[in-house]
Amino acid sequence: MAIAETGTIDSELTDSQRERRKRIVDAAITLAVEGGYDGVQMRDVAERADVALGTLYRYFPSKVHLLVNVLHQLTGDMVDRLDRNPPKGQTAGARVLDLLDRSMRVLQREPQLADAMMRALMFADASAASEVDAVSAIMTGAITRSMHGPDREPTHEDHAIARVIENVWWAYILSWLSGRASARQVTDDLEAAVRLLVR
Amino acid sequence: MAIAETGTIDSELTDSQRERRKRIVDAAITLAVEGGYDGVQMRDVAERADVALGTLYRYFPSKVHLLVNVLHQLTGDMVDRLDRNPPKGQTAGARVLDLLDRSMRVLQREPQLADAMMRALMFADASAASEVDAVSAIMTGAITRSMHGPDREPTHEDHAIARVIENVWWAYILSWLSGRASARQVTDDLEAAVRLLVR
DNA sequence: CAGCGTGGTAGAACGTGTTCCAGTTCGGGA
DNA sequence: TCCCGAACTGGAACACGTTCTACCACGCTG
Repeated sequence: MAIAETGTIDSELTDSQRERRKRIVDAAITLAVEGGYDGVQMRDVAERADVALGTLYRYFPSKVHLLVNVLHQLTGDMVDRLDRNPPKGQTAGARVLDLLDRSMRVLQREPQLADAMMRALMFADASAASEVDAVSAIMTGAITRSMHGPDREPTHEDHAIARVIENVWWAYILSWLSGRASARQVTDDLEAAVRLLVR
Repeated sequence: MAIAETGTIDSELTDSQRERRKRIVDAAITLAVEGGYDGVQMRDVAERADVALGTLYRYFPSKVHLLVNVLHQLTGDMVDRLDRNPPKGQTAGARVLDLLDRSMRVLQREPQLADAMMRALMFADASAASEVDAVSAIMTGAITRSMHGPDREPTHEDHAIARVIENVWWAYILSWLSGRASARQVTDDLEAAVRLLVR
């Protein structure tokens, strides 16, 4: 999957620039895994990526952009894996739940990283709208595809349902990360929501 | 409606302390109306409220706590008004939509204030979980009450539906505030979501 | 009445996101 | 090959949330 990068088209970058950006993203992920949103400090990212602070800001105009980009990338990777190994289940609801459960497990494996990415996503303002939309589109697409077989064309209603599920998904993930719900509660609540939405 | 305050019970405060807290909240609202989340600067809040910075932090342990408290208070006020003048509509779905439309109009009247409160709500971490829960409970309650008449006891399913609607509500509000959707789109999307959820 | 503790004040200090600056390096065109 | 502009570098500077320090004022208690 080709990921559109912040402001610049991938093909317009030299190899060393692609290298630099990868180092930056990797550094951000490493720090996020260890310390969550607060653990990603721009000076540390720059140092780890072996890049000057100013350069870091040339590639990503803010911490939020950087972390939303990380989310974008990892969401894309995850959905790629899911497409190669599609959600299982007899009914549309079961497949959607399988998708959400697997995604939840991915996040649970690195809760601090999830914290960093989600806080950035939620805090993003208009200047990051397009990146946020991109993440949203990936997720909505995956949900839509899981609802029916890959053959049938999704209806307008399918899309509406998928978008509701997607938003509930983010909301519940956030409530888990901010300590208002356990992981168990989240999966249970998601199951209830999907049951209501996917008849 | 009595609002539980951050950490301290209302009745344990002297009059002058109640006064101070009110001045702080009012100052925060004024600044938020003008400049949104970024416009609420703690030094300015303190100055406007005629209170030392340290005192501000004694009353509200962080900017997020302060703004979530504002949201708590204003949400409570709005729901009080709604309870005195309940949502109209023949069906449960119509009443819920009336509730959400009216709430949306309140937010649209002061979009910058909405921005400040919502960013705080979304950015809140575990230390503000109880305040966030309180806001959530007010909203879920209002939605539940609007679904059936005030007489019938809400079922378990009613609550599940109300919680899904509530989360979709916040998500759509956020997408409006961060410029990813127009107010019109939000009301349309909410209508679609409610139609799906309230049969 | 004296003293004491709580809560208040003014303002310095600190940490981290972001911006700016002066100098250096690098890649592509004359 | 030489030169120019764009990109990069190290580091200072700035803004704002948060914390800390030193001191003051008030109401309660011995």
